[in-house]
Amino acid sequence: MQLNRLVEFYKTMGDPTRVRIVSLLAKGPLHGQAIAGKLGLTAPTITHHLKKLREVHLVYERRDKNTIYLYLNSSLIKQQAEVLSQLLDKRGEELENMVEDSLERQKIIENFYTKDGKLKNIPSQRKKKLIVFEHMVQGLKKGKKYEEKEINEFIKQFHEDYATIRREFIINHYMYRENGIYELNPEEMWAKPE
Amino acid sequence: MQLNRLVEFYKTMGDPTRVRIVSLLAKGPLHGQAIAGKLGLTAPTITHHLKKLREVHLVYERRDKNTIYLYLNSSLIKQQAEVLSQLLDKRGEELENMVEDSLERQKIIENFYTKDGKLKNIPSQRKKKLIVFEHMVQGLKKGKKYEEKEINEFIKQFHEDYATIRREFIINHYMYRENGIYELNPEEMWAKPE
DNA sequence: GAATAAATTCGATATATTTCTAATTAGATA
DNA sequence: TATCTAATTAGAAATATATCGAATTTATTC
Repeated sequence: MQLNRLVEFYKTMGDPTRVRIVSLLAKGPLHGQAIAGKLGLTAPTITHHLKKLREVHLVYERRDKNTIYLYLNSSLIKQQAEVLSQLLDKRGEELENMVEDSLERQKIIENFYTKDGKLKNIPSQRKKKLIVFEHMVQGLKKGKKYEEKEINEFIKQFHEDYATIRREFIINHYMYRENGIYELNPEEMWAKPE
Repeated sequence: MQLNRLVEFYKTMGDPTRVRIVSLLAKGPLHGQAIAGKLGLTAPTITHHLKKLREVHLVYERRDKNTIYLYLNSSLIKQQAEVLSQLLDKRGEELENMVEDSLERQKIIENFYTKDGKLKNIPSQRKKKLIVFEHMVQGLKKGKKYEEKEINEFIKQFHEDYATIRREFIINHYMYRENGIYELNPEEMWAKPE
């Protein structure tokens, strides 16, 4: 478990509109317009909140014709409840470690990326390398299918050696390739630093 | 359980600095300066965060000479974990009710207070009355001892009939009086609407 | 490929939040 | 009472967030 995940989860739940959305979805899937209607808000506002809810995996979606149905990921809530309840065991050592990990991670990212987001060089140390790639891969969209050319372009934003990095994306299971089409893997499959 | 409580708890935990403070306090009590030192932040910043942590009762304090030691209220964390884990039982009915309560509450407060925060009149319905008082009492400080005159002044900001309201404060256990000195009760003691 | 329906992005605005420095307050003690 | 220390408040700057209307994109269907 990473600190950021924890903090982002709480930040996401720390908004009344989003809790209302969760509350609606707890009764069953709905599409954006329906949510907007029930809450008396506009579609863009709902999109904004859904984006955050998706980012922390509190909701997922399934498309049917033109309509995207949102589903609540209730198991994540249960899981977070578990994390919270165990957070302070062993006098908060767990939490302390999470904080330290997070600071280390942040430092690595600051070291290897320039202020305008370029990758200075590819770390040789596995752990650092993975952290750096994880960071880069944030910019890709889940579920979207990419042409190889698109991936190259994407990587070139960060570093000229797109071929090496593209290969690393596959090796470390950030993405998979089929018939020359690339797609992001679910995070559970990614190689983990330590 | 109130929705606001829940949302405020998450909003509070949804900040890395505050999680770091919690993490420090999990290992034992500390005073403000020590926290500031360990986190590399200034005292006012710590005050700011402690204020929020106190608001949701995540920390409490004990004074020793000039130094205020902060303690983590770990049982609140356990309790919130429990709430979270049960939130979606019965298909989210619980959550739905919390949302509805909260909206009702909000409406009552909007109805009985003017935009600049004056109380239009004292509701006769018990439930509404208590909600209105709870709202007013937010402005008082926990642990602070008030002269009767101070309480009167405080209430007069909202409504001219300070005598009635002051009496209600006592009747409904928002405050207690000893030798003409008033002090806020812990929230657990307050009369509850419904 | 044109038309449709839903969702998203863009840009603007209003409000909140985090953090700081400087000034002030609160409480303890000499 | 004067003085010390720790904590808080006030005020400012930088950043983030929630919300909207208008414009655009996406996927479906005819």
